[in-house]
Amino acid sequence: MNRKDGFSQAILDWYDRNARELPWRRLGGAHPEPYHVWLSEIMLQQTTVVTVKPYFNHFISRWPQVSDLAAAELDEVLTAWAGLGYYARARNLHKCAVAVCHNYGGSFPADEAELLSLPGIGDYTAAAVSSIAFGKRAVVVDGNIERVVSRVYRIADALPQAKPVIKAHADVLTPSDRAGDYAQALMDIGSGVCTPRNPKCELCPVASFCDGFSAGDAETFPQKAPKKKKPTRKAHIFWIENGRGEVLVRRREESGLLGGMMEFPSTAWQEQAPVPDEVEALLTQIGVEGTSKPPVTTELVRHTFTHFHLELTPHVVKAGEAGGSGSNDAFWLAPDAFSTIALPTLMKKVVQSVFKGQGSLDL
DNA sequence: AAACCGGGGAC
DNA sequence: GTCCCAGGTTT
Repeated sequence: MNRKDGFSQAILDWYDRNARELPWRRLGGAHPEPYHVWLSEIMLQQTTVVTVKPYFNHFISRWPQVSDLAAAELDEVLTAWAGLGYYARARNLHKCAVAVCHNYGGSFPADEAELLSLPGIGDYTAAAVSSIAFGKRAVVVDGNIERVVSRVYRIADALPQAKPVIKAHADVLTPSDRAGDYAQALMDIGSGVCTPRNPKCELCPVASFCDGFSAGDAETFPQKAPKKKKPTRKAHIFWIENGRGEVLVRRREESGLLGGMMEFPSTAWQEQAPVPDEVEALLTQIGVEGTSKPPVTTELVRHTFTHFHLELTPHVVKAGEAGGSGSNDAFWLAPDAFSTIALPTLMKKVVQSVFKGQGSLDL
C-alpha cells in the first residue's frame, strides 16, 4: 500500500491558494464563531452553498447570537427556514440553541463527543464544528470526502457498507494541525474538482496520490448499492376563498413529512386517485359547504420528495357567505400575508398555479 | 440496516 | 428524466 505521505500538505497548500471567502468562513488562521460554524453546517446538510448563503445571512442578521435564536418561537424559525427543506433540521436547530444556552451558558462545547450529544448534530457536524470552530483534530467525513477518499484508495466496497472503511482511511489522511482547513479544503475539492461525473483530475492537487487516477477509473468510485424507484402519489388540494379574499390555511402535524409547516387542505396523498366522495368529505370536514359553483381546477402541481413523486390537482373554491371557519386549526389568511407563515415550496407552487389560473400575478 | 425526510442544480 | 448533495433521526 502506498503511504500517501504529503497528501494533507498538498491539500492545505491548495486551500491557501484557492479557498474562497464565505460568510461563515475565516481565512488566514483565525477561527470563525462557533455559532456561525454550527448554523452553516446544519444548513449545508444535503444543501448547496449557493442555496444556503441568503438563508445564513438572514438568520445571522435576525438572530445575531445563539441566545437570540433560543429565545425565538419555533414557528418564527420554521418560517425563516421555509424553502430550505428537511424541516426536522429547523426543529432540531431551535432545540439545540436552547440546549446550548441552558446547558453550556450560551457557548458551544469544543469537544466532539459533547457536540454529538446535541439535537441535530451527528458524526459529520460534530467533527466539522470541533475542527473548524475550535481547531481540534477531528475526522470529518461528508459525501464529498467519501467520494475523494474512495477514489484515492479505489475502495471496492459499495456504500453504505463502505462507510467504516472510508472513515478509517480518512483518519489516516487527516493532519493534526489545521484539521478544519483540511476538511474544508477536501470538501471544496470534492464539490468542485473531484465531481461525481467528469472529475477534473488535471486540476487536482492530489492526483499523484490517487490510485483511481493512476488506474484511470476514478470516476467509477464510490460504488453504490442500487436504489429503488419512487412511486407517484396523487391528491386534490383546495384553495378555499371567503368573501374577504382570504384563503383557508392549516398547520401540518409536528412530526413527519413537512412537519409543523403550513398547507392548504387536501385529500390524502395516495397512489390511487381520490374519488369524488373523498372530496365532499374533506370540504364537509373543514367546514366549507354549499358552494354554489363547481370548483375551478388549475394547472397540475408536481413535486418530488425524498421517496415519492406527488401530483396535486388544485381547485379554487368560493366559500359561502358563512364561510365556515374550519374545524381543525384551520384559519383564514390573506395571500399577501403568506410570506409571514411557514409555507414550504410545494405550497408555494400551489399558490403560483392558482394565481396563474386566475390571471392575477401578485407574489 | 433500512426507512424516512426537501429542494435545487448539474447533466 | 437521473444523480447528487458540507446528514441526522427513527424504527
